[in-house]
This record gives sequence, structure tokens and C-alpha cells, in this order.
Amino acid sequence: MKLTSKGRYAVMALVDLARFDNINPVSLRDISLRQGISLDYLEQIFSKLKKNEIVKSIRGTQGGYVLNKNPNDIKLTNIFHAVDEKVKTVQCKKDSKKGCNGKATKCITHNLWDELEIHINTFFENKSLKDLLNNNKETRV
Amino acid sequence: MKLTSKGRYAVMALVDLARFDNINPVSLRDISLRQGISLDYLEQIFSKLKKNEIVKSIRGTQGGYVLNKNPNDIKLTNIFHAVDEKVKTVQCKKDSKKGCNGKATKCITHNLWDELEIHINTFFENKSLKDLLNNNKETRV
DNA sequence: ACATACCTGACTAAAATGGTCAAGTTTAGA
DNA sequence: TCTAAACTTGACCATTTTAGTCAGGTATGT
Ligand code: FES
Ligand code: FES
Repeated sequence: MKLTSKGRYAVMALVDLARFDNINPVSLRDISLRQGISLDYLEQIFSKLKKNEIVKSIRGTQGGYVLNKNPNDIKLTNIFHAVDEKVKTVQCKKDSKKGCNGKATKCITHNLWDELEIHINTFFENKSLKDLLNNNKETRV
Repeated sequence: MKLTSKGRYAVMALVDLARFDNINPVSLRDISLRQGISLDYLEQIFSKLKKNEIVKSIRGTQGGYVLNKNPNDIKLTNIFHAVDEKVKTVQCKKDSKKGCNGKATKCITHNLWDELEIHINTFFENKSLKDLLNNNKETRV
């Protein structure tokens, strides 16, 4: 079970953004430099964050991104969902009665994987961007 | 974050094994047929389970595998560790002071990923094979 | 005008995944 | 003793996913 870089970067970038967007929009270039994430990759990520209304963009010189919601209302769940970083403990469809690889029934450990998925998602539900900012916020002069 | 088939199969196979190994060893062929897992793949998996002393093997006709411990003492942690299904929320080394990709320092979200890793591992620590057998054990006649 | 910064889509090298295949060795039972 | 069942080992491989890069755009403040 690995967390992918895409998911990790999305959260890192948003935390960075939240720390610096007091007044002005924050450019991806700045985030890229500060966090050491490829600019091109960041652009892909922010395109998705924007589609999911987590950030807003301001084009042109002095443009950049700003949060579109209160940091308290941006849960890790929302972020991960936006960038398609989903938790998958099984391969079979949830609503189908069929098991993995088109088997007729669900497997004997099926409940376990459901429990695991819930356990992990609970963590993401209960963490907001705000939680990640505590004692951490920098003020732009 | 995906759970791989290898990990899922390992647990499925062990639950199957635990249910049927009352008297005789259970052959991988039987597990393969009952659970619909490739025999060749199962062999790879059980080779690792054996190295980690979770199962014992009995060769020859009527041979197979049996548990090497009490189901209560086989945690998911042990199983996953045996088949290299590890939880990895980061790419950087735990003991090193360096960050991901050889960066000089840890990233701003580092604590979060540590927490997440612990959260998931706790689930695996607290589940044993026994827990998965409740109300489920079949008796060979 | 022009630099900055967002926007979009195609492309790709490398790694991981989920196996298969081949060639054994061991041992119970006929 | 022969044979088939079952474990053992190691190499191999197709496909998918990951983690980006690259090459173009378009919008806008100064
Ligand atoms: S995990 Fe898909 S059938 Fe149980
Ligand atoms: S996750 Fe590796 S530096 Fe934070």
C-alpha cells in the first residue's frame, strides 16, 4: 500500500498555498521552488484541484492560485478525491454482487477489506487543511 | 493507495488454510480451486510465508501446508510483512534526516504521513487470523 | 509589447504488478 | 519400485501505473 507522489504533492502544495495566500495569489512557480516539485507536474495537479473547486486561479502577471474554501472545509478526502488518489482495497465493484475478476460471489475476506477501506478513509475525513497549518502559518510582509 | 493482490491473496489463502487444516495439510491446489487464485502465484506467496514461519510445508503426496502458529498469534502485520506488502506513505528513509529525492530536509507535511502510516499499521496490528475465522470455521468430515 | 503565469494535451521512461513457465525434488501409496 | 501429487526454485514477461517531460498554447498586469 503506497501513497503516490501525486497525492502527497497535492497536499504539500495546498499547505504551502494556504500558508502564503494571505493577500496575493501564489504562483505555482513559487510553490515549485519552495517545495521542490516539478512545475509541469504541479500544473496537472492544480488543474484537477481547480475543477474540483478547491482552488481558484488568477491569470496573467502577478497571477496564481488562491484557496476557494476555508482551510477548515478542505478535508484530505476532498483533496485526494480531486486528484484521483483513491483508496482501493479491492478490485471488485462495490455495488455489484460479483467478486474480483468477475467471480460469482464475494471472497471470504471481503468484509475485512471493506473495514480497512473505511478505517483509512476515516483518517482522511478527519483531517483538514486547517489541521495542517497549526503553529505553522507564515505571514507575508 | 491500493492494496495489492499479493497481500489480499496471502490473507485469503491463510484464512482458507486455517478453516481446513483441522487434521490434514491443505494443498495449494485446493486453495487455488476454492479461492480462484493462480496456483503458480500461490506458490510464490507460500514460499515467503514459509520463510517467515507462518506456515509449515509437508512434501509428497497428501502433502500441503499447515499453520505454524496459533491463528490468534498471526496478525495481518505478520502476513503483510512476510509477503512484502508494506505500507509506504513516503519515499524518504525513516532514519535519515534527508527528505524525499535526497532533499536536505523533511517536507512540511512529513508528520502527517507518519501519522497516516501509523494509523494504517494499527489496523493490521489489531487483526489476527483468528478474528477472521469467527463464525466461519468449517469442519472437515 | 512583453514577461509572467495559467492552461491543455500528448508523450514517455521506468517501475510495479500480477502473473506464467520450466525444471526440478520429495514422498505416499499402489 | 514406480508414479503421481505436491512442494521448490528461479527465470521470464505482458500490462498497467507512476511520475513525470515537452510543446505548444491563452490571458493579463505593467
Ligand atoms: S475483494 Fe473482490 S471479491 Fe472480495
Ligand atoms: S515525505 Fe519524504 S520528506 Fe516528507
